Amino acid sequence: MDQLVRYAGFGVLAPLIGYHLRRAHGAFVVDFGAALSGTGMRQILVGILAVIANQPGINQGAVGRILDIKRANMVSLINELVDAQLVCRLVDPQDRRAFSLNLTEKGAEMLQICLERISAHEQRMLEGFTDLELAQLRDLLGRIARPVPVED
Amino acid sequence: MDQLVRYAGFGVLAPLIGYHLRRAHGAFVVDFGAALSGTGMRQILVGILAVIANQPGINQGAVGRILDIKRANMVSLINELVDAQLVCRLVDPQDRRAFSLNLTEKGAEMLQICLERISAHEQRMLEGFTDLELAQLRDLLGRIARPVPVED
DNA sequence: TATTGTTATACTCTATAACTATA
DNA sequence: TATAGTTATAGAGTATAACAATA
Repeated sequence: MDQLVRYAGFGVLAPLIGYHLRRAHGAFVVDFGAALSGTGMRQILVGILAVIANQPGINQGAVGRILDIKRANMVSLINELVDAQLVCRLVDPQDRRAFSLNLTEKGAEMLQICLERISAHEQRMLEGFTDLELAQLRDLLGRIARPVPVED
Repeated sequence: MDQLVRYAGFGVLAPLIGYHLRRAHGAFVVDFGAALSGTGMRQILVGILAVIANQPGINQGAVGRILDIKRANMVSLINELVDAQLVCRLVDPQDRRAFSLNLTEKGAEMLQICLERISAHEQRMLEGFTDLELAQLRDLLGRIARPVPVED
């Protein structure tokens, strides 16, 4: 399907960034799911593993704020990861309300596997893009911010 | 929040286009909802109105294929638009299985109102972007395709 | 036999409000 | 009183399968 055909159906939507964002995002989500099939992981879970890998000992609320996930929704996500033995959750001795999160060895391996699959998925989705175009796209998307950051 | 702070939390995710796409899309969705509040419209409904405006007489299935919406999910969406008297639905005399869809006068007005609000929303979300950057972003996003198009 | 629209259903993601325990 | 985590719940969005009417 070329540009012209893809644009043909929705005239007034074509100039809207939001529309292209929605389509592109949907395309990514579908292929991302396929890329991770069999691992039991999903986009949001990989995000959580990545944040914990980057900040060992971080607590649930902080992970949620970084990834725009509400506290209430973090609970079952972290439960999933703990049940799958990918994350270990310990009461933080400094603040006994909070849990300190760390990757298990299995969790670190799973993150590695997922990142490899995701890398292949990205190459598939962005086949015709030059390195410059990829850098531009990352930069342009990175400059789009939430109007109001997640509070709770 | 500057680039550095926003990148701080998720090290390995930062190079991934899919991650930036997810964040940017989420930000757009939130502000889009706010932009349309009070109209009773949602992103997907505006998309449907826009496609019908662009191809008067089009049927449900064709709208769904253009917007990647499954046939089964089109039913209640079109019902909503018909109930709100924004779309009129007539049996197509050429193919009596199908419905021919057209905007009502009220539907055309609603689309116009929504497009104006969406335009303001886009300007808000993309405040620091130059025209060149917007064109680049549209082009780059437009080149991302669904790996397998929606069949059913 | 294929296609248009329909119904029923289920799963994921996201959102809010009210609760508990600690600080 | 504020914060970390929890529970319950509800609304979107999206997915599949099976069905009726028409081509």
